[in-house]
Amino acid sequence: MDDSLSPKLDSEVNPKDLGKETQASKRNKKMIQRTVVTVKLGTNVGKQKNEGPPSDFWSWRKYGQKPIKGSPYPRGYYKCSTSKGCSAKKQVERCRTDASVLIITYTSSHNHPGPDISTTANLADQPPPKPNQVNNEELPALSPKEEQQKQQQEHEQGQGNKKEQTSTNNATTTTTASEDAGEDTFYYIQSPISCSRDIIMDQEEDPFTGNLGKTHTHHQTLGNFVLDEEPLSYSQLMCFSTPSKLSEENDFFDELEELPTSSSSSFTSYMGMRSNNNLSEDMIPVVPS
DNA sequence: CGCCTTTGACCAGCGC
DNA sequence: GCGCTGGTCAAAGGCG
Repeated sequence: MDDSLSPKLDSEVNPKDLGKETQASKRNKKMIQRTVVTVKLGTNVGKQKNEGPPSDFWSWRKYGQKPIKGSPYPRGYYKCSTSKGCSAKKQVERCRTDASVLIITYTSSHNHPGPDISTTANLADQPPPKPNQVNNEELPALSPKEEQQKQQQEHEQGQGNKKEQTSTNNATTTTTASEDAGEDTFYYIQSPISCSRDIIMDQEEDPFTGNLGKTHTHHQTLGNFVLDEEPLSYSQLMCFSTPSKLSEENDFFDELEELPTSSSSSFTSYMGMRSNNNLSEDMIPVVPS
């Protein structure tokens, strides 16, 4: 399966290296465009994952998970399974400093047409074709030890969140990624500065070395892209989740402390929609020097 | 039956 | 040159 994918990527680089896909791919990683997205997750996130909302128009298949040094949370590696030849990948990890923040790094772009926006729009009302896929957590499960840490972490900051958890639905209204993180909804963080600065910088450091020496650059891009434009996404995202159940599952996930895939997925969908419309991911993608 | 998740192992790049 | 870390692959198991 993957074989078909790897070669594709490599083919762009060097057919000869097919045997050394890993190598080529690794090199590519630095060359290919990477889109780093930080998503602020509310507690409600967890429920979403369980609910199995349309994570995004594309289906992702997890092909690996690795603990990241310096981060209590592992990183999950996903490949686009919507199309066999699609080389789109994404990495999902939690902000080491804020468990409620998801850091999604998109690598490569889909080489196939995603679902029509119109379809997507409907998705808001209707569940996606493959809800089951969404079920899977994009977020790597935490080991018992990690969970404990996380629990402690969330416990501290979650105190405020938990209170608001009940108001999960309200998320739709909030568009700003400010300190409102307490909300149940997920927010798009304009810039890593919020909390995942280190992480983001880390990821972008490479690609942005020349272009994005400053976080604010990224901020602008994401800011415009995510925050200023399309509050629509929020409503859509919200639509994905079922409010009624949210409150119930809230507790459930709260205890689990797991990371919701849906949230990230939702975000992804958002991106996809945009690309479908006029704004392509190209806007966000990090283009290495 | 097919697809996806999980987990361990392997490989390559990078830093010291 | 060695060790560490990150990323990917492959096999096994589970679920819808």
